[in-house]
Amino acid sequence: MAAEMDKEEQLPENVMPSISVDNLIFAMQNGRLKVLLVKYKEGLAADKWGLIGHWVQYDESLEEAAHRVVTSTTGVVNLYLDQLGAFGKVNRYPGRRIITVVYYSLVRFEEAELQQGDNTHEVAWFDIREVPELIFDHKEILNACLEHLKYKVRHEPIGFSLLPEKFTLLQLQEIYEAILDTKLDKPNFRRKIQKMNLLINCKEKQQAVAHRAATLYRFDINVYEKLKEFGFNFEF
Amino acid sequence: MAAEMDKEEQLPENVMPSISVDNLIFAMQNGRLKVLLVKYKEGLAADKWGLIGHWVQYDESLEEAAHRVVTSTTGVVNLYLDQLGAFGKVNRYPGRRIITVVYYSLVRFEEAELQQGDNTHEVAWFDIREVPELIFDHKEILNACLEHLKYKVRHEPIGFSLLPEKFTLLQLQEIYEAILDTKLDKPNFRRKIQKMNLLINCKEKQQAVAHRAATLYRFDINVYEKLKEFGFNFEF
DNA sequence: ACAAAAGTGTTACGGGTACACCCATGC
DNA sequence: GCATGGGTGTACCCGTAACACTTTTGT
Repeated sequence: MAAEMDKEEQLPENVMPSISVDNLIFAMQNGRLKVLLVKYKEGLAADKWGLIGHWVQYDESLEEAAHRVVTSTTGVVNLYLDQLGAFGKVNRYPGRRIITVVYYSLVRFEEAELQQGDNTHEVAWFDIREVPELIFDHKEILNACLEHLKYKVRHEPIGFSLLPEKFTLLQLQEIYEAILDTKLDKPNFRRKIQKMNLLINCKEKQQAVAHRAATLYRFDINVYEKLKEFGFNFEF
Repeated sequence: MAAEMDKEEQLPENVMPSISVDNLIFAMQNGRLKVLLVKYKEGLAADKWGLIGHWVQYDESLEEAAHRVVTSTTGVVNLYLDQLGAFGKVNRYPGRRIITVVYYSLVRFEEAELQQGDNTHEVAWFDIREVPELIFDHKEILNACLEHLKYKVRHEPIGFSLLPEKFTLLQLQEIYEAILDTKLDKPNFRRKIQKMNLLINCKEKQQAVAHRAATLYRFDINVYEKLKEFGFNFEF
């Protein structure tokens, strides 16, 4: 929620008055799924953690608004972005009726350079199992999104958006384990992924790891597009 | 889209100014999936077919608004209702910026008694493969919803919301065929459904049909609730 | 040597698929 | 008798699950 105003609300000139966009930005770090939260400076949400919200300008679509927020907060331009849905309980935002449209995005952790917004004084990644108390209905929104991600990750090859260009099969497996909140069998996982013909062997190995070096892979973007179009089955 | 005004817009007193709720109402008739459309009396959508839209009152949630619209149009109170998402391109509604939140619902055809709204002069069911030209971005919305239904029907037992209390297995199969837009193998379908323990044999037969009378079934609502909670797999 | 992760092989089970086939009813 | 849909049986295939096992690298 864009909740950066005090009670005498000062809306910017060119934004819609009763609609906000909230963003859930996810990334993988050390095998853990993280979500980006901000602490607001002032207003009803002052000094509390929440999702990254903003108002919608009259000259941008909802999706463009969401994209703008993600880019301005993380610097990332190449990302997966999708809508979770609209949240519109009567009293979800205290004192005023605001509908929020929620988007979630998946970014590569290494590419993200966190930037303070005008209305926030902290931005940080949180392990999804260790999020603090959140403002308004943001916890509910986060939970809905985590559920949705489970659903989504089985039907579209979106997990890849969280990985660097070259990655190991274990890294990929960890994403599925984190999102599905389960442990997967390594041999079976490898075979399943390989059979999709989605990965290209880089013919390179990891460097300087304290164990046998793993092969690095990257995606075959063509196959990726086809899978998105014709379906994808990733049930475990 | 609630598009029932002329250019000198006359919004009711207690509604949000730039948000509407649009509804996709589905039902099964004679083995065909139908969607409910209305023809508007006046305004930008005058004399054209579109989804059933309305404004959102300040004292009702988005879902309550959607529910109100469905009930006032069809008289149905017992229904499946879910959000499809928000649509918010800049020029989706001509002349003014309006975000619409779209809900879809599944009703029993026999229970629906269509009622004219204040702003419409026709309400009718259309076969989903034979929809006329629609106003604004409503065709896009319909297509998105049909896609979403395919997705949904495999993971939650929602197909049943389209059936009368007592139904035959063929009726159920026709729903899946219509939504998934495919032909299914009868013997396999029967076994798959039966094994879910979702159906209770009514120990009754169809009456007066020109072939061997089929057994009538109804749902086991308890199992239904459990499947909703713990997952449901209906891949074909 | 040991830990840690990469990677391969094998087997059993169950579900999905594709049919063939018989049954009941009305015209 | 024939068309229409109801309903059962079966055999094959393939994906999944479970788990044992070998390989490579760093400390």
